[in-house]
Amino acid sequence: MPPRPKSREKPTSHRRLVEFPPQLSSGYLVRDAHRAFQRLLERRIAAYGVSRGQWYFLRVLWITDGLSQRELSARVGMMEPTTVIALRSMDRAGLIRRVRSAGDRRKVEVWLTAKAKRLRNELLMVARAITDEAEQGIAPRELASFRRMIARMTANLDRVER
Amino acid sequence: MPPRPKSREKPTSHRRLVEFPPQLSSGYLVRDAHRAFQRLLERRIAAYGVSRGQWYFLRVLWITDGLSQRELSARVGMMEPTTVIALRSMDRAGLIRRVRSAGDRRKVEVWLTAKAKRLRNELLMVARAITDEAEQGIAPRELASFRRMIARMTANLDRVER
DNA sequence: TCCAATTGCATAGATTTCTAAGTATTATCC
DNA sequence: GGATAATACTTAGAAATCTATGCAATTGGA
Repeated sequence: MPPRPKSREKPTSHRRLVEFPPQLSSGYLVRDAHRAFQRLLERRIAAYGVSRGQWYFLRVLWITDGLSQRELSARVGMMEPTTVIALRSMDRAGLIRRVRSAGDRRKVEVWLTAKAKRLRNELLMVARAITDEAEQGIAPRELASFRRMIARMTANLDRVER
Repeated sequence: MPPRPKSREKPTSHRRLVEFPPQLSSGYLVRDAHRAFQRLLERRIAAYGVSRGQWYFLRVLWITDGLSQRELSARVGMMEPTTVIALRSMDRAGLIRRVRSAGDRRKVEVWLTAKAKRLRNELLMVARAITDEAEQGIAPRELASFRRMIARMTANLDRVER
C-alpha cells in the first residue's frame, strides 16, 4: 500500500473570511498616535533630565503636591509597584522627597522639590508645543469634537472592563 | 544681630504662569485611550495564548507571510531587537517558523504556522469587537472624521521628528 | 482589649520596549 | 581579487510596566 499523502490543512479554516485593515481600526490608529506623541515627548524632556516615567507623576504633582503614593498611583493610572519604581528614580533625581506621614505612619507623602517646581512652566510649555504641532491643520471646532470622541472611547472601554 | 530669616524661594519662578489641563491635551487623551485599548485587547487575546507583543506581528503576517525580520520590524514599527524577542516567543509558542533565506543567507524569513493561520479569523473578530465597543455612541460620519484627524496628528508628529 | 481584616507600601520576577554594540553575510570599488 | 562598506540579525543592558506576594501600621468587631 502506498504511503498516505500528508493530510492537507482544511482550507476553510484559513480563508480570509474576516478583514480588518489597520486603517479602519481605531485601536491601531490610537496606538500609532500614542507612540508618536511618546517619542517626541521623551526626546524633548530628556534635555531637562526628566524621563517619560517621571513625567506623568510630575504632571499630577504640579496640580496637587503632597499626595500619598496610593493617591498618586490612582491619579496617574499606574499600578503601585510602578509608582514605587518611578518615585525612587525621581527621588534620586532630586525631583521629590518622600515623607512618612505623621498622622498615619503607613503613608508616604510625596512632595516636589524646588527644582521640580522650577521645571513646571517650561515643561508644560514643551507639552503644549507638542500638542500644537500634532494639531496643525485641524480646525479648533474639529479638535473639540476629536477630544469628545476619544474621551468617549476611553470611557466606553473602561466600562466594558467593569 | 538677629539671625537672618531663611530666604524664601523666589515666587515668580514657581508661579503657575502656564496652565495645560490634561483634558485639553490631545497627547494625554490619546494615552488614556491607548491604555484602555491595550488592556482590553491583552485580556481577550490571552484566552488564545497570544500576548500583546505577539499580536502586532501576527497582524502584519496575516496580511503578508514570509517577510524578513527587518521588513517585519519596519511594518510593525518596532526596533529590531524588539522583533527578535517577540519572534523568539512566537517561535516557542508555535506561531511562526524562522527560515534562513536561501538567496541571501543574512536574511531570516518568518512564516506563520498552520496554528497561527487558524487563529486569524477569530482574533481579527476579537479586535473588531473591541473597536465596535469603543465606538459605541459615535456616528459613522464622525468616526471617519476621527480617523482622519488622528492619522493627521501621527503624520504631523512623525514629520517633526524628521 | 485584642485578634482579624484592611490599608499602604515594597519586593520579586516576568514581559516589552529601547539604545548601543557585536557578528556574519553580501555588495562595492580600486 | 581583496579591503572596505553596507546590510541583516543578535546580544547586552537598562527602563518601565505588569501580577503576585509580603510586611508593617491601622482599624474594627466580638
